Amino acid sequence: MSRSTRAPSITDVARLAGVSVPTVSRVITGSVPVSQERTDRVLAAIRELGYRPNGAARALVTGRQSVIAVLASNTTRYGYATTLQGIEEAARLAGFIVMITVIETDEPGAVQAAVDLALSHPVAGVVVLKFDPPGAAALHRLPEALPVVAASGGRGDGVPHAVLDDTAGATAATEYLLGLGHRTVHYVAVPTSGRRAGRATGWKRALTRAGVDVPPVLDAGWEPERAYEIGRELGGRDDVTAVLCGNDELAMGLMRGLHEAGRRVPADISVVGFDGHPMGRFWTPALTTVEQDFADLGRRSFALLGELLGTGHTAKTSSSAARLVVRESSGPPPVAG
Amino acid sequence: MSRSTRAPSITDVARLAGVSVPTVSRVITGSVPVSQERTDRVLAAIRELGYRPNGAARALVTGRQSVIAVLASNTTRYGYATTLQGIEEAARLAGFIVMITVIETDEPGAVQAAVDLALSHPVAGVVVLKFDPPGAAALHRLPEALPVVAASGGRGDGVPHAVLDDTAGATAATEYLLGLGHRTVHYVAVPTSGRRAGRATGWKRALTRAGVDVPPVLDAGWEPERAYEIGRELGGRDDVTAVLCGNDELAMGLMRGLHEAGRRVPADISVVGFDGHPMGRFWTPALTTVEQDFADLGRRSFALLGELLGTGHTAKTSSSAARLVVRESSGPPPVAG
DNA sequence: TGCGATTCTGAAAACGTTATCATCGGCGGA
DNA sequence: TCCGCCGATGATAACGTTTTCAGAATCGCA
Repeated sequence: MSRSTRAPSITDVARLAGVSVPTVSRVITGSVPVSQERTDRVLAAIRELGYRPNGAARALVTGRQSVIAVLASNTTRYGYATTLQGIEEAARLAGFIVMITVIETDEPGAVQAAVDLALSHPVAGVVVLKFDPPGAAALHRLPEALPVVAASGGRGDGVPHAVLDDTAGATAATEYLLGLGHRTVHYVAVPTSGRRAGRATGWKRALTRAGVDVPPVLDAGWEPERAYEIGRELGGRDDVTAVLCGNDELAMGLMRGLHEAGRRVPADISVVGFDGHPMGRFWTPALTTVEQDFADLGRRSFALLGELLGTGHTAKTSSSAARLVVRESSGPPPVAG
Repeated sequence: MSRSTRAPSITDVARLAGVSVPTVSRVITGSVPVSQERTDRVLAAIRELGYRPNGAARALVTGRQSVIAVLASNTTRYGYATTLQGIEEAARLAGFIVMITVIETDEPGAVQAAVDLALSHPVAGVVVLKFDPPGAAALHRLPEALPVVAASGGRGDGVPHAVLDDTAGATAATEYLLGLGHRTVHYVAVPTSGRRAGRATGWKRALTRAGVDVPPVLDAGWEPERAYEIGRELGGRDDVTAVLCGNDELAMGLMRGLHEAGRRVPADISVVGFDGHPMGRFWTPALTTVEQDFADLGRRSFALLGELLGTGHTAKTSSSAARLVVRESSGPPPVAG
């Protein structure tokens, strides 16, 4: 049982069981029937040796890969983590395994390095989380020949996309706030993957439709800290009574900033988040938000990829709607101007 | 450029560049110097063909694997996701890639299936997130010969562990609350990986040291929803003035429950969480918590594994302390009994 | 100028598995 | 009884790399 001996190979099993190498292979894969007697001997030998097939060798000869790479700029933020979870679940059920590589920035060298690292391993296909610039950059550096799908809030490019229709969700949320009597709605933005910024687009559309001026977008990046600062700043102004946030974490930071600036939510200012973070309902005030099913997005992404791998082509997109969930953080504007 | 043609191999590159196969290999790996002229031709051919080395073949011949498997029961909860992030980061920097497999329950069949799926691929080693029963179960089903390390809140078994010393953290938090004047501290528990329940142990220790009776543990599983119910229930009792929670999400749920039961935090009841969830400081009231560096736990786990892979042995454990962060959710008990 | 050392190169072997093909035995039908 | 077929089996050939190993060319030095 010394650590230095190499792992047992199929040859060792065959020798111990007194059969040929292909027979062992047949027992393992079940591709061709093998007599009961030999099957038993082979299984016993496998157990005795603790044999485990060498995946590299198997992958080499079959040419079939069963790992898919996921490229993402982050794995901990709610939307990212949950999408990843959905992908992993669907992949595992289909007998695939997911490899995860994070792409920290959209700086070309870093993107290329991450892509190279991921693709230095034999993968059947790739899912890229195209929520932001690093994701979009990665998408452009993937070789043509590779089966690729993107999971994102927006669509575009040539690859199949699984999308979340956040545009309609943002429109609904904005219209909801306007309907409450707010004169306008401000928007605190998350990063986007390019020209297509679904949430901002939906928000603008609702304002434009209502004939309301579109206030400048407040950029917060991904950092709740930054949203907190924006909240403190907004708290000092009396022209803002409703704020839509690019995600729920930002909404949290914003609400804290407003709180510290002495403004009450929703009495003074309404806040609506985005994503449907599971903690949102426990916050005080409970967060009104636009719920999105990220786990489903992940599952659909994998489904698209699976179809691509199987048939060589697939639907261009798969879309699902977001849904406004009204809780406590939103309400009519204060009566006094 | 038809989709059906197989990917270019090193042979195609060699032919196009007019050199031998090993020379191409040498250019790629840089193992042995190759003349400038041939190097250029090879690189040009690689670019033209879009050649990418076949990882399976490479792994087969070198015997060196560069993927590590991570086994976890969840990838979205704060501690899990952040540990995973740390592992991925450290692995990527070392040229490794991580494969993630989730083990949904500790039911033997499911555990075995997940382990088999993960190990059906060539991996250099395994990191298991042993925060809970599924993790502990997976650890026991891994073959002896495989390099394995566990990342967990507690240590034990034969494999190297990277641990977070939550016992001391729980003791500190409990002592802090007692020091504030609370007669006792209640504990809302998360699941544990076995006999060793660091947080509960630390909490009990502090109570015992102070000569205080240990109230029954309130089990909440992982669900904030359950903690919310416990909060509503606790809100109806006047003998509880301080509650320590197994994690921050539970603390959130609990606070909401207390809020709905008409109790104020911290005026009526103090709440202390665990983990240092990044949102905690934005909650109202901002959450007092025991901060743990999960990303570092992940990095240390990989460091242990890397050492194990390199030298064949490694330190038994690597530990890091938790740190109490006092914010707004805790304070002295109400003056009236 | 000759000879050993050094540098680069290609032929061939090896890695562990599955796929292909031929062989062998037994069985049913004529 | 013989022929053809089918099912089980093993020998052999892939798969795409890297690693020997040996040969050729160049270089340095006496």
